[in-house]
Formats: sequence, C-alpha cells, structure tokens
Amino acid sequence: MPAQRADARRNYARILAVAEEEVATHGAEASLEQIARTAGVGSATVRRHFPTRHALLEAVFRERIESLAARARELAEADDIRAALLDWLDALTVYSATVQGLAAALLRNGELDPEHANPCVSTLAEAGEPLLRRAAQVGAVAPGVTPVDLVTLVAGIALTTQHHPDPATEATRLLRLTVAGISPRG
Amino acid sequence: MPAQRADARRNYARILAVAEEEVATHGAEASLEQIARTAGVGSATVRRHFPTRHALLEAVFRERIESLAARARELAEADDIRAALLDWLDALTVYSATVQGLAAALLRNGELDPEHANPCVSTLAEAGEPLLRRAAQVGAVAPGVTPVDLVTLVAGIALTTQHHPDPATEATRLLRLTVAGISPRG
DNA sequence: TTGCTAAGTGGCGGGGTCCTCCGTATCGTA
DNA sequence: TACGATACGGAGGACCCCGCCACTTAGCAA
Repeated sequence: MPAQRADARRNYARILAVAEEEVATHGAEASLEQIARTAGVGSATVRRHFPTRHALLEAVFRERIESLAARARELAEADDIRAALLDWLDALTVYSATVQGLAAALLRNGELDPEHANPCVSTLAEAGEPLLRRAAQVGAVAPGVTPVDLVTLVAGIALTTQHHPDPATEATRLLRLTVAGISPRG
Repeated sequence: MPAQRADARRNYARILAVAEEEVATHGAEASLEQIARTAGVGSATVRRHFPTRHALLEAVFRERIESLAARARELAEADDIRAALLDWLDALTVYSATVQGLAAALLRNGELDPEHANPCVSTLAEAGEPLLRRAAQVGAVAPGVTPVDLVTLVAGIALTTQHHPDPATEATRLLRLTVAGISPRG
C-alpha cells in the first residue's frame, strides 16, 4: 500500500512551489485561494495537504530553518564561542528580517494549540542549545537566557522591521542593541 | 457652521466605546462589521469616522498612549534617571503585552504610508526623548539608542508574547534580558 | 415655527477569503 | 480489465471589506 498516491505527491509539490513564491511576495498573509488558483488545484486540495496556514508556512520555510539549524550545529564547535553565537544570531536575524513571513511563521505559532510548540521554533531552539550552553559556560551570555528566548527575540525584532525600507540592516542594528544591552551596567 | 453634527459626534463616541471592548476581546483584528453591528450603526458609518483600521486602533489606544507619555514626562524629572527609564520601559512593556492589539497598533503602522510615521509611536517617542537623553548623559544607556528604538523593541517583545499564558511577566522577563543585554561583555 | 440644505446615515451589491461537504475522477492493485 | 480506496475540485455558506447612493435628519434662517 502506497503511503501516498502519485497525484497527491505531485499536487503537494506544486502547491508548495507556488506557496513559496506567493509567500515571498505577499508575506505570511498570502491568500490560500490564490495559491490554489495558481497551482491549478482546488482550494480544498490545498487544505487537504496543509490543514492550517501555519502548516503551509512551516513547510515553506522548512529548508531555510533546517539550514539555520545546521549552521548552529556547525558553529557550536567553534573556538571563539561568543563570536560563534553572535554569528548565528546575525544569520538568524538577517534571514528572519529578509524573508517575508518567516518571522511571522516563527511567532504566529500555537496560539490556539498550547500543548506542543511550534516546530520551527523548536527546531531552531534545539539546534542552538549546545551553542548557547557552551557560551553560557564561559560566561559569554547572560544567565537565564534560553534558546527559545533567542529565537523569540530575534523574531520579534524581525517583525518590527518588516515595514522598514531596509529590514535586514535595521534588524541587525536592533539585534546589536539587544545583545549589548540597552542599559547594560546596572 | 458646526464642525460636526450632534448625531455624528454621538455615533463617533458609540463606535469608539464598542471598538474598545471589541479590540480588548479580539485584538487588533477585530471585525469592523461586528463593531458596527454592536454599535447599531451601518458599517459605512464606521468607515466614515475611521477611514482605516489603524485610525480606529489609534483612537482606541489614544488615552493609554497619552497616559504612558505623561508618565515619561513625569519620570524625566526623577533623581535616579536610570531607574526612571527602566520604570518607564516596564510600564510600556506591561501595557503593550497586556492590552490586546496595542503592540500590533504600535507596529502595524505606516507600512504603506511611509511619509509620516505612526502617531502612536511618535507620541511615545517624543515623550520618552528627554528621559532617554538624560539617561544617555549619565551613560546609563548604550550609545546610538533612539526613542523609537525603545518603543520598537518593547512592541516587538510584546508581540512575541501575545500567545503566552502570562504575557505580562514573560514580556517583562524578555525586557530585562534586552536591557541587560544577551551577551553584554564584549 | 417652519422650511431648506447639506451633512450624515445605512442598506445593498460586488469582490474577496476561508472553510466544509460531497459527487466524481483517478490511481494502484487484484 | 475491473474494482475499491484515495484524492480531487466545484459548489455553497458564512464572513469580511469596500464603495455607491438614495434617504433621513440636524441645525440654520426666514
């Protein structure tokens, strides 16, 4: 018994491809109806493969998220662990701020589904955990900071810069402030 | 010639009152149609008084914003200016995180209207400017931080904690991290 | 008090979205 | 080839935003 029929797989791929473009253009609020139309399928088919908008966004950003996670694992081996952590945060920030809808996908998570967290966030958080832990060991990071905090703060920053003419550099600037602290000595 | 007719003023007030409740309940995405229905007016009347959703949100949050601005002016006279700044940021954070839609209203600003900024933000930023300036003079704040940065960062934090069970405390926690810095020494 | 006029109103229709249901076409297999 | 499960997509309901436009009514003037 095939886990999935051939046409289903085909449609899945087409929808995903169209959704990537559409989300890149119109952000996280892209019209599902429009995606269905462009992909040449019925709107019900879109819903069948991606029950919620978030499921679709998750699939769209899966690769990028995965690559960021890989980057984190890589950097966890670095000599200068603080620099590595900052590198990762930078990458995370630029990605989130640049790619329309990514930040929203990271945050608009289980608002109504409190039991298990957003897979995007947890993937990143898990991947960043060793990096953060090593950084904490050498005191390169404030106590009490969790991996989820990092992802959350970055996503927040990215969201706020959506409307900015140059989101990436503005987001990076705000990240620097957050890393160094608004009012550090205290 | 009356600037506005009596019934118009009456409707304005009713709509605003209903909108406050509705936004408090359903956040920034509250249905304008529903507001009109509850207020017992046609949807066209809502649009007439508040051409855009943002205009309505702005009106809804005007008082709160104003009170936060007043607080900033007050605190600008304090002896311990750093503590005053942190106080204000705390208040700002709790407000934004608690009141459904306020953060969104602060951010979802002139996305399509780049020429003049969001009045909510500018009101707060202007009010916080003296406070921030005094803090900067005594070195209690990182260089390069603008009033708008403060409001932006706080709003970002508030947005990310919308879904959290206890937004206010979570937001406050994240604010503390941001104030102290994720990785301060560097 | 009684018009008059323009400001103000609200219902309606058009266009769009999301979502569900269900008859039908298609795939993979026997 | 024929059959059954799987997947499809169109229709339809509910909702929303938006603009238009004929009607009402407040408030001034005679």
